[in-house]
Amino acid sequence: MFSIGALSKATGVKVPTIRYYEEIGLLPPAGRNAGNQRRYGQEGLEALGFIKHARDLGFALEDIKVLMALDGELGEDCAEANRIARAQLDQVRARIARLQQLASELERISHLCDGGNGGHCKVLTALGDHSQCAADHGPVRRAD
Amino acid sequence: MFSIGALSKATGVKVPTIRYYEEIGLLPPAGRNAGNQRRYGQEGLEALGFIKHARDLGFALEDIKVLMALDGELGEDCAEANRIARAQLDQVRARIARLQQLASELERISHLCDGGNGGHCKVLTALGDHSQCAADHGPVRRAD
DNA sequence: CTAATGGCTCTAGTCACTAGAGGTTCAAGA
DNA sequence: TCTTGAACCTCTAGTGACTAGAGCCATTAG
Repeated sequence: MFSIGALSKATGVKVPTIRYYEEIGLLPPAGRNAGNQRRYGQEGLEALGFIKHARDLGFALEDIKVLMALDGELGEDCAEANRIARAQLDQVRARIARLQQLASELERISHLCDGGNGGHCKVLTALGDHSQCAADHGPVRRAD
Repeated sequence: MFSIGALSKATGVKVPTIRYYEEIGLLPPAGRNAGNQRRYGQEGLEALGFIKHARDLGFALEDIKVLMALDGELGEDCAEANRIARAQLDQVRARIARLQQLASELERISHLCDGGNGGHCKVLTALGDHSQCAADHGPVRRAD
């Protein structure tokens, strides 16, 4: 039996995040000991490990919920799991393509700096002026 | 003079987003007409264009605030703009590297599907089991 | 027995918006 | 001039996936 802290250490998922997963119904409500503290068994460890790995692979919690509801025995379920994985792969590839355009644009811009020796900062100008861009880059958001 | 809707069309930034930018102090409060509606001039158009382009390049609103406060004339300001741009480039490159590892992992996983003909779904197993991964992929989050 | 550590719930904050309610103003056609 | 419908206004709340903090209770090592 694991406490929530032990489970956290074993999986690398932070304690408040585990409670959050329970709150949103991604993990089943944990059993409690006499002092109302959560206790987990092997199946709790496995469920959280599954979530952790899927999150690391970039799956949304909603997708993970669907994946966890599949029992993996039936052909249909396997096809569904595969469909979700492929959709995720497509998204990742699209993100890579976008980010590569961004990187080259940012490289171009940051090479414009001449140390500010006279005249207006070219970096700021380039940041303000999309028409200078070599390629069309779409919007991009957020981290990792 | 532009209405907020005209400005939105001209820049591709949605109307509620423009109001949001004003609310958080990224855009100066717009002038109003007799009926209390926002009116923008050329400088409003340029400011929002700058924000839009910088957002498209993945800069955080906080970074954009800093960039907009630089006047671009002094050597120091230019160096600061360049520093922010380079930091952004580093982040983008790191994200690309991570996503490339993810993509290859997801490719491996989605090739495991045999259509579910007998046995347990290998895709689900692979998603649950990090130890099967060829490379160590860190956590990744969110879109674009 | 005591002190430190770990756990509990609850609320609120993060980022960058987005959606909706409920009301006001503008612009174009009749 | 009147009317209609689009565009505008403010305000509140919701999104995803957590994170932080307050204030309290439980467990455990010495």
